[in-house]
Amino acid sequence: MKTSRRQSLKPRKVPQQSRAQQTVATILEAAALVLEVKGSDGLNTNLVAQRAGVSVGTLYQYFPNKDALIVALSKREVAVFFAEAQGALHEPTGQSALKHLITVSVRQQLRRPALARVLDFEENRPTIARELAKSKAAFREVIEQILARDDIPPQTDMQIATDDLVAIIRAIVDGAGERGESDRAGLEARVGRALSGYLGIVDRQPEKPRSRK
Amino acid sequence: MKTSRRQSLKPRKVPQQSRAQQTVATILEAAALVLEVKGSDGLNTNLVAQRAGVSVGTLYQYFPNKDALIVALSKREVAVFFAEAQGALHEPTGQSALKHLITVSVRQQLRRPALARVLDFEENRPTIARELAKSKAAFREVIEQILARDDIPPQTDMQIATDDLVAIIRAIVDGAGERGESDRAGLEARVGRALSGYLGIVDRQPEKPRSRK
Amino acid sequence: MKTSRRQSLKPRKVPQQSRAQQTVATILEAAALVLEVKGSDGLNTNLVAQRAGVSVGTLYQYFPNKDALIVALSKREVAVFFAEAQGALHEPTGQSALKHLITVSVRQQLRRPALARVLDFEENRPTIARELAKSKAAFREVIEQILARDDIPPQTDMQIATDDLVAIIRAIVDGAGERGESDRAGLEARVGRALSGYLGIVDRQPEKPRSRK
Amino acid sequence: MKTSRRQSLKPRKVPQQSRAQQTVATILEAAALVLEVKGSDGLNTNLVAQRAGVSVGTLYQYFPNKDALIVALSKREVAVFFAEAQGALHEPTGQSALKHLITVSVRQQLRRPALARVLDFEENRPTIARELAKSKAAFREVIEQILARDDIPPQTDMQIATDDLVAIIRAIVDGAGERGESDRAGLEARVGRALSGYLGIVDRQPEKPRSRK
DNA sequence: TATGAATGAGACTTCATTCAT
DNA sequence: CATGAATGAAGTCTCATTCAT
Repeated sequence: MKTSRRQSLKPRKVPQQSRAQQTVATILEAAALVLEVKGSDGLNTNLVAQRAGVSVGTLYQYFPNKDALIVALSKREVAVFFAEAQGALHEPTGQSALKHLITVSVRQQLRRPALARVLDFEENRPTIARELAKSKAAFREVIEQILARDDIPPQTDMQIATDDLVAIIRAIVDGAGERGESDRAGLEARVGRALSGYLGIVDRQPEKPRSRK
Repeated sequence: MKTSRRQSLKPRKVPQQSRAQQTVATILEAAALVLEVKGSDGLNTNLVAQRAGVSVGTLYQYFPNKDALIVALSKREVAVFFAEAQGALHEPTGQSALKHLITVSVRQQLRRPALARVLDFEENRPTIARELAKSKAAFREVIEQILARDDIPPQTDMQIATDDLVAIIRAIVDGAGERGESDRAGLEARVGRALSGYLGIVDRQPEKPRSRK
Repeated sequence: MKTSRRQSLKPRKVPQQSRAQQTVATILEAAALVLEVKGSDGLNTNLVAQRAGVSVGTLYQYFPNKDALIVALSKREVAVFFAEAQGALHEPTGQSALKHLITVSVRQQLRRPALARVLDFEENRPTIARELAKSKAAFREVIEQILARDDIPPQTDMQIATDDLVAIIRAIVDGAGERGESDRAGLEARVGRALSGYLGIVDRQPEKPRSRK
Repeated sequence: MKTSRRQSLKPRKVPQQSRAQQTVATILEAAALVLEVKGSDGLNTNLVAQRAGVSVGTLYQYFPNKDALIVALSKREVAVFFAEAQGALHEPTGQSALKHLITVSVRQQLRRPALARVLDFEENRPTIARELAKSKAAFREVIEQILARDDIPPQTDMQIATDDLVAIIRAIVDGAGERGESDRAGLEARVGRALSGYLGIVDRQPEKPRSRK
């Protein structure tokens, strides 16, 4: 079977002993590694198990199927990301919040660029997307709040603007990852320009205070 | 065998009789259809052959392996795109050329959004990417020429700017395709803003002549 | 996966070349053999393929899954049975028709007793039963016609009587098969007595009306 | 390993503390439940343990392997049955004893029809059959004693007659169970007719000698 | 003894590719 | 050249059973 039967993609059992928790973490990390090294196509449960140093059976004890592995991995990443991104809400202005968001995004995406790229792709597969909807929604919530600030021009369609924002960030940063760039500052600047342009933010450092309407 | 052995991904023989050309086209279109409907995972040589109304054997007569199918498909799309994009070079200014490029990109991507998205992904797989390098280079050439125009601020790294441009366009338009958007004008505008911002192009139509330094 | 996803259990493709038809027959016979020797639990697609001297792939070319194999096998048996059983309809009386039916049943069941027993069981599994419903209905039709004859006492519930008849025949003959009996005549007599009793048929050959104490 | 290595199928230890006995009973009942709901294929030691609210380890503490579970279950059922069936021996005549036996059988089989059917099947698997031989023998003993009574026509082969009797009863009652019948009296009558016919018992209560048309 | 984590053989199924006709 | 039958490696997943705690 190519793809798993429609099943809960949620973890199959909650590990109760600490040994098990460790196992789950190990498996997840092994999956991440495999994805990084071999890409989506190279991901296979036997390999993951082997890399994790456990048997396939063990893997399936915690993940009902292959997709559940990806879902769990994505959630793991999103969780970290989300936590960091929330910091943006404490920024004084929309623009600084945006900057914060960019910084965080870039950092996140460059931490493990290959993994990030692969997950970006996997997350678009319907099966996975469905499962991640909630996590993603929370994340978008943050962005919407940023876009609602006074110093950000109002957007015609909030939903779309949010999507576009995320897409642009990813596009540029994924590309950088692929190229092996590591100049975080330059990267942030580029993303910043694109987003500012998109949102209609002019003059990040207004030389002359009265230029604003 | 799951994945093809490294082999030439070029069409196995250049069909010279028109019947053969027709066959190739049919197969390619069948592949496109399958990709659109079932995504990357659903692509399968037997299925493509069936949908094309030929036998697998025939398919392999023209394509040495599955990847060659994707490569050919990508080239087909890139070729169309490239032809249209070249029109940009005749535009008087860099900005109008950019606009042209955007229009063309959006049109191209929205013609068959699902296919475009899938191909975008496939094209990133190393095996495929290698094969497409040349076609892509030609395309990038066009963009670089646009960016070199006077009315476009000079970019630190041409190569990167080009990549980013393409990435941004794709990101936004793919998203639109996924959402099922069809407002081409609005979409072009959004892309335009992002690119302008990225490139540092200011104020395309300055409402008030004196607000600017 | 233990049991196959709900899928058509019908043959996957109709073999078009005679080579393929031969293959299908070979596979089916191999399956029969395996069932006879190893029972339901021992049936496994790899083994069947191996015994048939083909690859698993070939098996799956014609049978979408394991159950389809059983269904096909059952249909094969039922078809033969049905053809023979229909002869009963030409019998002059209900009782002779019944006798015919018994003869045929016994012969059928004793031809390959082990196979018959295993199939009897498999046919009760819902997945299989559903698929066989039609074939079975035709068969029951025959029995109902027999039971409707004048010389057979009317039954309260035709449907139930039919089921019971079939069940009794099977029960006795399967047991005989298990024991390795081969005395067809004796077996038929036993079945005949049970059925006559069940149906309320008295005195098959009343020699002398007062001969009974 | 799919199937258990040949091992003693007897309960691993005879539980002597009542807590242990309780555990065994719980496990057994869980197994019965699973069999009823999911059939033979659905039986699985992990599931049984879970349903029983104990760990697999515990299950294996009392049952050396999966088959032992089935054997124990069968024995449990047979024991009850046997006890009730023995009542038949106190009946004055063979025919009334037979009637008793039928009543008991029907009741037994209809108590948990699904379970009864599944067990009937399982009991035929060689591994299980071997283990149950003794229990079954005792049961058959009872039947043979009934058949030996004066008012039952002598049977050619006692052994076979016994088997056939049991088989007929089961066949009819299992069918009834499958259909969801609950008319115990009607069912008993049907079984009675079949058995009488089989055994050659005539005219149970000849009401009026000339009642036949 | 109980627990439940871990094991791994083995079953099912798919699909890229080859090859006889 | 076309056909479509055949191949079989490889991947997914299950479950009986063992074993460390």
